[in-house]
Amino acid sequence: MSEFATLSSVTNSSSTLSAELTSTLRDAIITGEIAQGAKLSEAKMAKELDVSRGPLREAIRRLEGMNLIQHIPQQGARVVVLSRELVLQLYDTREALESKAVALAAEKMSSQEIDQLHREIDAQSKQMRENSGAFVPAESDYRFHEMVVRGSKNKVIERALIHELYNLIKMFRYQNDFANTSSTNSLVEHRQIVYAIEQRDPILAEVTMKRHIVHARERIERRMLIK
Amino acid sequence: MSEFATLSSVTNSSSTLSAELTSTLRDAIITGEIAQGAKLSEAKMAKELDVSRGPLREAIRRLEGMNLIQHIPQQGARVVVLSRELVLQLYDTREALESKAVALAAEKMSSQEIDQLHREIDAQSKQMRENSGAFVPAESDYRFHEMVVRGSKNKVIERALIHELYNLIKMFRYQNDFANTSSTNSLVEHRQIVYAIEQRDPILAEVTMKRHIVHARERIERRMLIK
DNA sequence: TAAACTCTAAATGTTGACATTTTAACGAAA
DNA sequence: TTTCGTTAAAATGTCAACATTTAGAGTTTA
Repeated sequence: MSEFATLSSVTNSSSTLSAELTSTLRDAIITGEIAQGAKLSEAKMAKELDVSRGPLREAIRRLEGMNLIQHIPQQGARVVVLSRELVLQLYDTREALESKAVALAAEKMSSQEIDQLHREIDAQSKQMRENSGAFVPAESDYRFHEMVVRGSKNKVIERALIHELYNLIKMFRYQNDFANTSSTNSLVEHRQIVYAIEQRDPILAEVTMKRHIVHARERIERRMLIK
Repeated sequence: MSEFATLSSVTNSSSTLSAELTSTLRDAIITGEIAQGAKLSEAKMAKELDVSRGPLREAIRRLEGMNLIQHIPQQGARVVVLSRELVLQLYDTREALESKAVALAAEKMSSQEIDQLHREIDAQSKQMRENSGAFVPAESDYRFHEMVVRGSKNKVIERALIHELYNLIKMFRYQNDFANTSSTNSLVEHRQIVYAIEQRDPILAEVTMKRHIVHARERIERRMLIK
C-alpha cells in the first residue's frame, strides 16, 4: 500500500498536467490524505503519480502560493501545520477581508446575484428541515460566502479569500469535525447579511458579517483547547 | 541592445538560482524595466539571463503567487497591468488588512518595537526638515508600515500584505510618480498611529490607520483621472 | 561515553532535448 | 476583398539525465 495511494488517478481533464497535479494535491492536502507536516518527496510522488518531477515541482510552487505548502530551499516542501494559533489568525484575517467584501457587495451586487443568495439560503433552510437539521452543510456555506465575496467585484479580495484563505479554512474544517456549521445561528446570520445587502447598507452588512465570523472564531476558540 | 538588458547580472547570492531569478524579475517588474502587460517569453529570457528554462519557470510560478504575473495555460505569462480600477481595489484591500493589523499591533507590539517606530518617524521628520522636505521618502514609509504589520504577529496578514500587496503597491508608486507620499499629512498620521499603539488602543489605532489609507486612496483617485 | 569526522545514499536543483500546442503567415476559394 | 484552410515556425509543456547539496550511518578520536 503506497503512501499516496488514492492519488494514483490523475486523470482529470485540465489543460496541463501541472494544473491537474495542482488540483489533485490541493484536494489531497485539504482532506488530510497527505498529512499536515508531511514531507512532499518529489521522487516518491513522481513515481507514485507516474509523472516527471518538472510538472510536480510547478504544482508545488503553486500550492506554496496558496499557503498550503511551505518550502525551504535545499530541504524540500512540507504541508502546512494548522496550529491553533494559525487557525485563529486565519479567522482574524478572514474577518478583515470578508467584512470589507460584504460592504462592497452591498454597493455592487446585481439584483440577480442577490436572488442567487436567496436561493442558496432557502436551500440551506430546506435541507435543515429535511435532514434532521441542526447544521448548515459546509458546501452550501462555502457557496454562500463565495457568492458574497464575488459580489464585491474586488478581484484582489476575491483572490486572497477564495484562492488562498478558503483552502486553509476548508482544510481545517474538514480535518477537525467542523464540517458543518451550527445551524440556528449561522442561518439567521446569513439572512441578516442578505438583508443588509438588499438594503444597500454597507455599514450594516459589514457589522453583520464581522459578527458572523467572530462567532465562528469563538466556537473554534472554545473547541480547540489543545494544540 | 537586448530587451532585458540590465537584468543580465543575476549574480546575487541566494541559495538557489530559482530564488535569485524570482527576486531579479520581481525588481524588474516593480521598476517597469519589464513593462506592464509584457509577455514573458521563456526562451528569450532564458537566453538573455543565461539560465535554463526550468528555474525560470519556477520563478514565474512564484511571481504568479505574488500577483505580479498572470499566467494562462498554453499561452504563457504576462506582467500584470495596473489599471486605475485594480489600483483602487488594492487600496481597498490594504485598508481592510492593515487596519486589522494595526489593531492587533496595538495589543501585541513590544515596547522595543514601538521604540523602533518612533525612531523611524523621527528619521522621517529629520529628513523632511533637511531635504527641502514636502515628502516622506517612500523607503521610509514602507519600513514604517512593514514594522506595524509585523507588530500584529499575525503571519497570515503579514504574508498577504508584505509578500503580495506591497509589491503591487510599490510597482504602482514607482511607475507613477507616487514615489513619495505627501508629507504633512502622512507624518502627522504616522504619529497618530504610533500614539494609538502606545496607548494600547486597538480601536483608535484601527480608525487612524483606516483614515491614513483612505487619504492615500483619495489622492490616487484624484490624480488617476485617466485609464 | 560523547563529540567530531568521513563517507555514502538520497534528496533537491539544474540542464538540454523532445512533444505538443499555438500563432501567424501564406495561399486558395467564395 | 474577405474568409477559410493549410502549414511552418515558435512557444509552452514534459521528460530524463546530470550536478550539487543535505542528512545520516558508521567510525574514529578525545
